[in-house]
Amino acid sequence: MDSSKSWEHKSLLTEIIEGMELAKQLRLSLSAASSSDTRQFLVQRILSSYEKALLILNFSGPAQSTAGAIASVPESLVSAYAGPCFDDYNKSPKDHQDLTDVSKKRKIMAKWTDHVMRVSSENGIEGPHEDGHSWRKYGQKDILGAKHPRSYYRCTYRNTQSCYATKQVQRSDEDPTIFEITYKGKHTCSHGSNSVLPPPSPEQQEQKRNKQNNTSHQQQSQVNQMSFPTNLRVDTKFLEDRENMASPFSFTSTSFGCMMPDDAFLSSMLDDNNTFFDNFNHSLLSPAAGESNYYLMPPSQMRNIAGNEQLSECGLTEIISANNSSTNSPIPDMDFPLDPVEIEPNFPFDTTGIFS
DNA sequence: CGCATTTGACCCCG
DNA sequence: CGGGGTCAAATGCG
Repeated sequence: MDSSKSWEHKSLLTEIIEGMELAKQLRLSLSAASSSDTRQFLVQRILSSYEKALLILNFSGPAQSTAGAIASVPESLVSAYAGPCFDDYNKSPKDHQDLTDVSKKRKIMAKWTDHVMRVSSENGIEGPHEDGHSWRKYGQKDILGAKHPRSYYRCTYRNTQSCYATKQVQRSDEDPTIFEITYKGKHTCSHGSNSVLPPPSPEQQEQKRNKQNNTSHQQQSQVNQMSFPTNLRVDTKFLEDRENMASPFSFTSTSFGCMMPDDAFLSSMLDDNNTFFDNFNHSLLSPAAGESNYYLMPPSQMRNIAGNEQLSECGLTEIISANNSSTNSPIPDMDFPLDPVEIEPNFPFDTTGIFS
């Protein structure tokens, strides 16, 4: 399918651009007296970016060399993760009796791809994160060592459309304004970006509950989305399964969103294990993400990018609020409280060129 | 009344 | 055995 080829191209472009931007940042960081951690982090991200570009290049070709290249990437920072993907579903339930009381058993959910992003909200106002999908909370857990409980969400249309996307939301320990959102799986439902904005995301509501006074001061700034906030605090982590990376990229755009569950499944797997979509998940950066300050890329625009219908479908646009207020330093100290392990950034940064 | 959230119990895995 | 993820009854809300 040539559309997928087009994706590869765009993704490649994105990765390269990203690498460039990161390199610039590193340069900045070098001239400023920033911590070596920061630099290392940047280096890591640059490496990751190119690594992904390599992956993309090899996507339709032999994947071995790519794997080798990745293996050669020094740090453990690179996520060399091969998730328990397909076989989690295929593996025969070792005890059939489980099938009978499946209800109680924990579903053997494949841990497709994790896509972790940390979303910070200014002063803890509102949840800045709206990904264009509606989520339904199905659980909450106190996590050992974490101050705040973790919330579990799944796609509202899980049953109706076999959309197995889930996400976890957890408030950061040190900085309660930061939310760590872990996505698992991709949406196969068709309720994403076609429509307007969905109802407020659950975590947003949660935040509202927690602090429901300051909803007033959110300046509707007309987002200069493309300006790169140096102190943006968004980390993304991709856990890619290289095997799946090498697998054929075969779903059709037309069947997307209305395919049979199995197909949806497969396609979501494939989808999850490459970064194509994520590359188009453009992070729109809102300096002051107020409650209603969500900026979605119009589907049409998304389609332009991808040259494919599917994009609009999956074009969940991730809106990230810059953490301008909480990290006031002009120098990107980066402030990555995250353990740098396994962080695979995906910063679409300035992709203006692609859009225009 | 239907849908979403809450919350304690349940289950799996390390 | 404990932690993390999920289920599902109870509850809340529009």
